[in-house]
Amino acid sequence: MTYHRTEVFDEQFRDLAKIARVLSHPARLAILKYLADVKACISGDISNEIPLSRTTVSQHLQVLREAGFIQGQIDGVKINYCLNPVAVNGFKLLIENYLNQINCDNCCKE
Amino acid sequence: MTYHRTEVFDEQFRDLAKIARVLSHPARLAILKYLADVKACISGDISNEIPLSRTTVSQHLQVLREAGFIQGQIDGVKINYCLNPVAVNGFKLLIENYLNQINCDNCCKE
DNA sequence: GAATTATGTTGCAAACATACGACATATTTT
DNA sequence: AAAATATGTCGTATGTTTGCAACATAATTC
Repeated sequence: MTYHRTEVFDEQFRDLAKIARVLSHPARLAILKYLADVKACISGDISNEIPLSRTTVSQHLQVLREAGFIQGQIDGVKINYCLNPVAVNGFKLLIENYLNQINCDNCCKE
Repeated sequence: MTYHRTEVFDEQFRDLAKIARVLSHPARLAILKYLADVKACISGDISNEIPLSRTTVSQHLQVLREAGFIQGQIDGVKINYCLNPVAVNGFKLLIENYLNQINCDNCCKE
């Protein structure tokens, strides 16, 4: 009996599931929205915008960073975080491509 | 110290996080795709299409059902599952609305 | 009405996610 | 070089998800 057997699924579904997992916490959605709103790439006192401890925010940033959603540039003691435009646009395409396949206008008409 | 404090976030982020959570497993993405492909609403031997045990598939169906993605109509012993067009289209709008806000073409140009 | 078929539910073990205090590191200021 | 500032990592407690066998339920067939 093995657990979490994601390897048995198509790559399309595995990749998209990973993206969805990253987006499945309100804190991470809020962080992405915040970074998109402040045009300038501002430092990690994102913690002040998010009602969680700095440690927890830092961990959410790590998840976003490892998935490629954001990038951080060191500037002295500070780190300027910002969205990764290329990655984000790629993810958006993947998501939209999948959602276009989930078209159910011709199904289940009662 | 409390855990999983999702209540501190905006409703937009909480709702979208829930949808993303449902979509964060390849089995559920595969099930939705399968239901979208077979135009006719076919019964729950979706298990044969998914390389997991019937029990596990049944639980993934439950997650999709409780979230509103799919609906099942009893037909004798069988249950005809199909996408819920209204709910799915609503979810798609929520997702697209959020993604449109995550626009980073003017940020982080090095 | 007993056997078969289709399906959901329960209980459990393993894995993973979440939250945060305490500690570590590295830069800047005094 | 000590203090202050910005940040990451570790350890730990708790909660959630995943996968499946075993059991339960309900309709159909024999």
